[in-house]
Amino acid sequence: MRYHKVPDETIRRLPVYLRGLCSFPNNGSHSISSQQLADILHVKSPQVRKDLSYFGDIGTPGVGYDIQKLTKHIRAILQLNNVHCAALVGYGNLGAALLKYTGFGTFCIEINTVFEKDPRKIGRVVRNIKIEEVSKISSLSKRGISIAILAIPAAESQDVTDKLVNAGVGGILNFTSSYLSVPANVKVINIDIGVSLACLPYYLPVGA
Amino acid sequence: MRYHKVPDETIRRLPVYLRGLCSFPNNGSHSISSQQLADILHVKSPQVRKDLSYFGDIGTPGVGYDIQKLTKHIRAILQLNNVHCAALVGYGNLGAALLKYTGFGTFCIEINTVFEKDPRKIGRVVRNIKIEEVSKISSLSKRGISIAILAIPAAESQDVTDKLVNAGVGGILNFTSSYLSVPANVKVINIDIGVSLACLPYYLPVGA
DNA sequence: GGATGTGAATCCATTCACAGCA
DNA sequence: TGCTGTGAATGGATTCACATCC
Repeated sequence: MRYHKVPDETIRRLPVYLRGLCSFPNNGSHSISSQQLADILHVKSPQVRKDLSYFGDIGTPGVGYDIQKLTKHIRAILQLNNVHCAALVGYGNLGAALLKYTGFGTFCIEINTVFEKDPRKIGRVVRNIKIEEVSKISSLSKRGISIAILAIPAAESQDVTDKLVNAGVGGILNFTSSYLSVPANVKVINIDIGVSLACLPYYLPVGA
Repeated sequence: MRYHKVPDETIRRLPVYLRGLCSFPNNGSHSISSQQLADILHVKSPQVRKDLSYFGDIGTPGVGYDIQKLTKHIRAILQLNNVHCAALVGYGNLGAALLKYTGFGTFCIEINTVFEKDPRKIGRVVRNIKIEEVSKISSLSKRGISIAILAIPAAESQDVTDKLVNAGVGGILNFTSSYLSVPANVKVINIDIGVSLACLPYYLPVGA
């Protein structure tokens, strides 16, 4: 394998592969082929092979990928081998739903800290987590938390982002509708629910 | 302008442009340049021009784009000129949050129907909407609803999707973690919160 | 035989550079 | 002069086709 920059799209698919591996029926075989994995996930098999090839020779020609080994390998690439704690900022409708969301556990990510601006919510305990005021964000570095989930109104998003970055946060999942300015070493992933929904009517038959 | 297939990415940016236009400070000028719009949204100006050029000559050389006209034009392209009603399927944590979400109004999309499986929730009225049982999905065509938001467990997603498609739904916003099989004339947009979050640790400094 | 890993080819999207118009 | 609209150039990602290895 030569050096190649790993495409962002490849990284985005790795968690999907991980879920595919988990859901692969244990039929006694220890290995899975790129074709089998591709079929489960509705992608193309060369895609799977190329994605995995960026990280060395993981598979065995003529056989496929050892399921256990591949699972461990992908977790290692994504740094999902040890549990990551994440801070949720904003305990509104969406924030509360995210806190209860069960889809993170598969990936060893756990929300264990919540910040809010509204004084009426501060101090409340939900799921064993005490809601703290936003000014406490600065303590994140001490607590070793480097991932944040932003679920607050757009108006305050850059302000809070600056606080997060100052506290050493390196990854932000942004549910806000605004663009966040961050230094190059901080990664932002945007989920813009409004925009996604607004695209759908375009694809409807005219007049629908 | 010659014929060109409009890239999906262009469509995805149009709602973003729309929001940018709304937030553009009214400084007396009736027009906005591709550069100004690009600056607000942190994209490149040739991108804005190319995106808009797919839909004809909307701007005026030497001047820019008439704000009112451009807004109307984008809304027309996206079919956002008349209000779209959408059905929410799944009134769990996420579903409830989405129902209260205020970010759709900007785009003239309104959730006015809710389906649930859990009998304890059926019949409850939230925000003037009576929660109905999933079997009632078949009535969507009669009600002229062609957009659905899927916020249910993955296991049931394909089943419910089939019901939606049969009821004439043409666009689905899928918060489920599974791939949905749909006919070619139905558009699915996926939001996979777990996967998005699972990507972040990869970008953190090693060991963080 | 059967599957991987990968250069080459293709496809798609972004960016550039500039002709043309107000 | 200033800004749009767009062919051409670039860059990135997917797909193909096949050499290679178990």
